[in-house]
Amino acid sequence: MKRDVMADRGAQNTPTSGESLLFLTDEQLRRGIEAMFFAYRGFTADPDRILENYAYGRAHHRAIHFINRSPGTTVNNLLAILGVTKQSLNRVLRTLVQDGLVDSRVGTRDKRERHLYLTEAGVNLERELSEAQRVRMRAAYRAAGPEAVSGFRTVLEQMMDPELKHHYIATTECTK
Amino acid sequence: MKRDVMADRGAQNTPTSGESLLFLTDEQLRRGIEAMFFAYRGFTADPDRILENYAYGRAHHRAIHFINRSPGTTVNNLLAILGVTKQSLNRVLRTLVQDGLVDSRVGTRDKRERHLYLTEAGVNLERELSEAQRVRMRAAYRAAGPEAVSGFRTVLEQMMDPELKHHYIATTECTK
DNA sequence: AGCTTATGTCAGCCTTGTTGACTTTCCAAG
DNA sequence: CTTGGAAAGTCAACAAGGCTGACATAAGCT
Repeated sequence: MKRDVMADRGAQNTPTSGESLLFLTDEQLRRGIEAMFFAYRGFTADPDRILENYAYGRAHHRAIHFINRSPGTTVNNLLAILGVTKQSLNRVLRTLVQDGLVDSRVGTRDKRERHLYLTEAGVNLERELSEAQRVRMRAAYRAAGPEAVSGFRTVLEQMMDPELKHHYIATTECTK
Repeated sequence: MKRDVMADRGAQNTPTSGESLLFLTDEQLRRGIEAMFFAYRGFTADPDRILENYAYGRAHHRAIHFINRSPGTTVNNLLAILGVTKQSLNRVLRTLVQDGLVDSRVGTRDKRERHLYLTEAGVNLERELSEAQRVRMRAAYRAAGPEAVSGFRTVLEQMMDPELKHHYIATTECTK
């Protein structure tokens, strides 16, 4: 029983590697998997607490974040980034517009499109949320140091789905 | 108002640092935040696809993972790790026991406790799920290299809630 | 004997995801 | 100019998986 597990642990290192790839053992990978799990919990904990006061959820936070990141983005663009259905996103956007946090303006060039902007109230909530998140991220970065941060981002980028990666990359590459 | 944002961006580097803390700019932090968002999506994508075939969700995956990690764990211990209510966990465990993936045995020392074990079928599903996740993690690790992996784990550990961190640490420290 | 703990369960609610069907608006190609 | 299709919005229904509150049972502890 227990020995099966240990057998797995011992057999995963294919003979292709000598011993320089100890960081690729199944045990190391499992540690990484759990690190992602626990860290993501911490990562979302602060915004979640704040959102409770506004009767909003993570879905609202995501919308607010990406509208703030690229003001004037269209609904379709947001759909591609968030990877949810338009019905799901629309429900969130509707409440945000109703509550006066998001401004939805009909496109000038293509009037079918709606361009999304944060209102002043929206900007305020975005700042409250992202500042809480930045506080934690800043503490983690500071404690870990620049080299660790570089490695952190490198691994995370490798973990992204290639089709979704450009949403992350595009942020600083092309201002467009 | 808008100037506050710019003021923030400019002022976030406290004078305590000269210029060695460029990795702590708000822009760098935002990149880190989005990296977490997109990477977590990739991180869960493969298991999610597999779970659809079994009509299970992420909640089942989490339970299976941690029961596999520490066989014989109690319900209360699992509750502490997962951070959900017992009703929520119980709903998941019930289906897993009914479906013959998890074995729930009354404790010998304390008969109030239930000790949880994966059945053979449970082990098989766990392996299918974790192998998919390991494939992605392994690829990311391999592409990023050992130093990056070290930094990755360091930052993630810093990001965890201190009260939850021991669930991660305890994994390899004490076999108990 | 009585309090506490561990677990399970029922009922109901919320958020956030899904699908399917339908409408309106409007660009663009025939 | 008309029509096809894309973009967006809406309604309805449903499911997963969180939550709370209340309650039951069994078992350990004092």
